[in-house]
Amino acid sequence: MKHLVANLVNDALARLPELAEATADLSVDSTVERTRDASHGDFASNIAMRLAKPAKKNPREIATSVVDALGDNPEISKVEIAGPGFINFYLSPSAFHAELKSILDSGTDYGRQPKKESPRILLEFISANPTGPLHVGHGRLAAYGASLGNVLEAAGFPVYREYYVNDAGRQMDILGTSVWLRWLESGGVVVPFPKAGYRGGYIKDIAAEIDISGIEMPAAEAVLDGMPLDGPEDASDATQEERDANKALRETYIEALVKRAVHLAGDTGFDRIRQQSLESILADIKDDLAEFGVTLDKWFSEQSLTGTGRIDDALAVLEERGILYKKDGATWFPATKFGDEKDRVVVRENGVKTYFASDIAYHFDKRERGFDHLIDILGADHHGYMARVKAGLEAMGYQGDDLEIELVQFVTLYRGGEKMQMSTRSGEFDTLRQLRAEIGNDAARFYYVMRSNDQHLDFDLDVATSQSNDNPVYYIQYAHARIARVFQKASEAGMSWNQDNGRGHLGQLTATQEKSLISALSRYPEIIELAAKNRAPQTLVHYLRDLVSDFHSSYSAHKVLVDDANLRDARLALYAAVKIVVASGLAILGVSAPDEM
RNA sequence: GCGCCCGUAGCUCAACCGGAUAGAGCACCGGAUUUCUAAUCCGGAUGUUGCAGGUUCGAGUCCUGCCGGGCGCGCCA
Repeated sequence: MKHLVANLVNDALARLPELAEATADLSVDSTVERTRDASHGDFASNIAMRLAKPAKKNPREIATSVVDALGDNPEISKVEIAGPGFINFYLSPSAFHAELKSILDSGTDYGRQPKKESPRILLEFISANPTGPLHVGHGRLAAYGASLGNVLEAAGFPVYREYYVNDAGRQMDILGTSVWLRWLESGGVVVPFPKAGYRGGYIKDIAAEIDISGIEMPAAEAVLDGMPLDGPEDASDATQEERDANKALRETYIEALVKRAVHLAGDTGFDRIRQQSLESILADIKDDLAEFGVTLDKWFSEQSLTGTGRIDDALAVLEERGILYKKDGATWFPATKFGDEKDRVVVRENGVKTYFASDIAYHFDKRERGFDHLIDILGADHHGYMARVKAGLEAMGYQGDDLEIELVQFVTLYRGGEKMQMSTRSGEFDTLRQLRAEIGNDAARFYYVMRSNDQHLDFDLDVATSQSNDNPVYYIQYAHARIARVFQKASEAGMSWNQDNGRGHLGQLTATQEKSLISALSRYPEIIELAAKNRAPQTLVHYLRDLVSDFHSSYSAHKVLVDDANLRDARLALYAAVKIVVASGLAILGVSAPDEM
């Protein structure tokens, strides 16, 4: 409906050549907005104020000429000039009724924009390292990414969802070693477990389930012979130097253990342990996400980049262009030339390529696959990567702006008023799976995206569980269930909805609550557009709450199943439309719309 | 120290490229059910939008400085 008004303003401007120059670089659409206050009409345009300076005219004068040029339109019942120069539009009831019919005609396609061919969007999200189950922080990335993907799709963009599986490199060796050690332990071979290893209980489960046949169980002495000591935990009052030193010791110990594991289990044996561990964890992650209603189009394996030499190819391209340079035995990428703070190593002195090298190759690969716009959803701690990955894209011949990074702030879990610690390696984290079991998928999906992604999220489990009836997600779902019930009741009472009759009597929906509700419904397409533009699914959350609040008010004030069939069918038409929009909005958020509660 | 994000009612948060009187929920108080689900509705209070300047017809929103919180600043991933 907003576009309807914007188009009228546009047409009016076309009839005013004296304003043409001033209007040149102004999007008329952006001047039209819903009013906050009903006394300002349904829509307002601030175009007269915006044009005042470039046209060198008084805003109210401009407003007057625009209004005169509008002419008569059946959709508009009244136009007023108010305040410093706002043009207020009052839409006719028939305009709202047409919108209502459009909802009934389109069903859950209502509000969806026509499909666009471009830009093709590649949405990468979660991409949690496959070294353990997803924790509650990943849950936020998953919920935000999934909802954002749905919102973008609803806004017409082609969206491809991808999870980057970091299944190559050192951490996989540490994972394999951790599992190997737990397997030894189960065979009575006890070795001090490395502090830098993965210590979660799931490691033992994996050790118990994987196929270990043909791999020899060594004696403890064989494992420990010549091993350095593990570094101690940091004391709470440790200085930075002590922390660095401890960490170096822990790293040395785990490195040595990895080498020993490879040696004792054999190259192929260790490889089998590592791959099985990876597969086990990945299967768990996939299952977890599927249950959470999060689907991906592709699980992009880092091994597929290293295995096919695509990282080398990318580096070769940079080499050819003379971009890379050598220093201290390492190969550097001059990120500072592309706006980053410092230059970055791509190949270490020991010949091992860095994570950044695969990042360059991966993002290059995304563009090469034909995606025009890349969106990465990352945890807030990754903000340091923005500049360098954009730099990498530019060096590979694309635009830094092809990549958009949406940062998601941290989640803090509270239980019993206590902040909970979350760390994968220490094994004390709370998993997404546990959270879902406690509060349910719907509440979890909803809570995760209720707040702006750039706000910290405090997740209070006590509130989410013990007071779950006050949960806004139920408030919205309840509206859907109530409507479903009304339709059921109608048919039970022999008052089945006659849709055609309802459509013919929408003029009887004259109550204040009903008019507000119709107006709220008509906002839905604008909300989709806005949420997509701002990458802000929470816009939809707030909208649904408002919409449903109008519904509950109307429902309480006016009985639906009245004897007057015309009024009854009209009200049923209104509620059918509400049901459609609520179901559609909840589907975008990944929340179910139950018919019964 | 440098960089990024955040700061709005007692609490948790909204506020559409800057727009009219900054809005919701929770909590608190009072009321509503012989009537389609009371997981509901109706009524009631709350603001120096962290502070100080600046730009503008107009600033929670943009700019500068400061204060407070989070995160990052590796030849880790």
